[in-house]
Amino acid sequence: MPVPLSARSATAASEFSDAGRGSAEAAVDLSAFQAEVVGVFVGLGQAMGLPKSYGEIYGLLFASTQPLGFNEIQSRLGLSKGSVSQGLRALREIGAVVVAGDFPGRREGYVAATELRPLAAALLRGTLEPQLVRGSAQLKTATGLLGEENLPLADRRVLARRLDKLQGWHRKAGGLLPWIIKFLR
Amino acid sequence: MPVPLSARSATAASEFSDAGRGSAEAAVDLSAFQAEVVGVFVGLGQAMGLPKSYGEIYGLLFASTQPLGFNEIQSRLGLSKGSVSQGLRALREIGAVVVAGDFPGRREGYVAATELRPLAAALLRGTLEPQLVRGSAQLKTATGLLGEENLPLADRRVLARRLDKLQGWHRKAGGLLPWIIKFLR
DNA sequence: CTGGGAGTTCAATAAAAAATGAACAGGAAA
DNA sequence: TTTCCTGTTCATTTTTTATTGAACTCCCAG
Repeated sequence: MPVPLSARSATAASEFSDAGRGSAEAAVDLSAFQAEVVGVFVGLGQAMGLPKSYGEIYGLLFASTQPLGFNEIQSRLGLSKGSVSQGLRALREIGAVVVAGDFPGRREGYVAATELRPLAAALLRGTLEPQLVRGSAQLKTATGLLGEENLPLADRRVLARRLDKLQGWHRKAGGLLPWIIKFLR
Repeated sequence: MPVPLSARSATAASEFSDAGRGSAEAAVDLSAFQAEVVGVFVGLGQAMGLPKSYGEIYGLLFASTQPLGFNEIQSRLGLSKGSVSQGLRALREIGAVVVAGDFPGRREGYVAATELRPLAAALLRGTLEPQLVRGSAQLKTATGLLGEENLPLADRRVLARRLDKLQGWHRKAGGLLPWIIKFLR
């Protein structure tokens, strides 16, 4: 079967429950609204192969009007420091999250970039594009190898045509990307 | 580092160079040409979240002019019967592989469907579309929940606008799919 | 029928990916 | 400088996903 996906039901949320645990247990300090939005982004993220925690972090920020600090993110989502740190870094790298204002101490506040277009662009660039590039190179190699193969002419012809078609597809898909990105305004 | 996602190195799976990994006695029954084509499809498949074995099977068939039997597929790729069986089934379900002619006994021959368009369509339908549908439903729920949330008016406004934008994005992406599929001729 | 091989199923296992948390930088305030 | 606190790194653990293989089903040949 194709890509599986966990069906998340939005669990309700109690406002302030276990804020002080040594290590959080999947705790949810989220409002029902926030939980639902987080669910949306977890799903979207998984569809693009991103870890669940990334989707959670982005979703929480997306559902917040104020900048959130590292701690707040961690405790509300019940994630480990490591996950939050890595998640924030990755999200900042693709421009999905942005630093917005300093808190006292060495702390910073984070905000979701809600402009979807550059975000989609970055994701596609990071996932599809590399594969297209790699694939094109491999196809060129394969075309070369086909020449060295000792095959009946008819077979060679058939295979050469298949490779051509695939190459065309790659080219087209490559050309399509910028267009798609532009379309998602 | 960057966005994770499956980015297998898939470097030229040269013929005999894989004396490494203890696991699979992987596929050494392939010509250099076949190995390279298999690599292309393993990569493409992984980019869409398909198991490696699916890509291998499809790739092998794509690189063959004759129908291949179950056994041939299994032994050339060095996969288990189970993997081949499941892989073939999934590939047939999305129309990527087709039964082509019977061999003696209970055996059948398999061929790759080389028409890329319906194939891409099936894959997108199976992966992105369900997520878009689910996401839309969740967004509707979220919009409802936002109403019940006790928030300053300004905040509620901001969030409502964000949800709207996201919903628009979903709609647009949904509308885009058929178009993309049509474009990949 | 019935014997045997082709392919399927699915619980068990292995492999891959993500999350965790303890050790570690490094800055700010004192 | 020293202390304290925030966030990072990365080896380890947990979770998820893919693969295997043995038990099974089914069908054709004999």
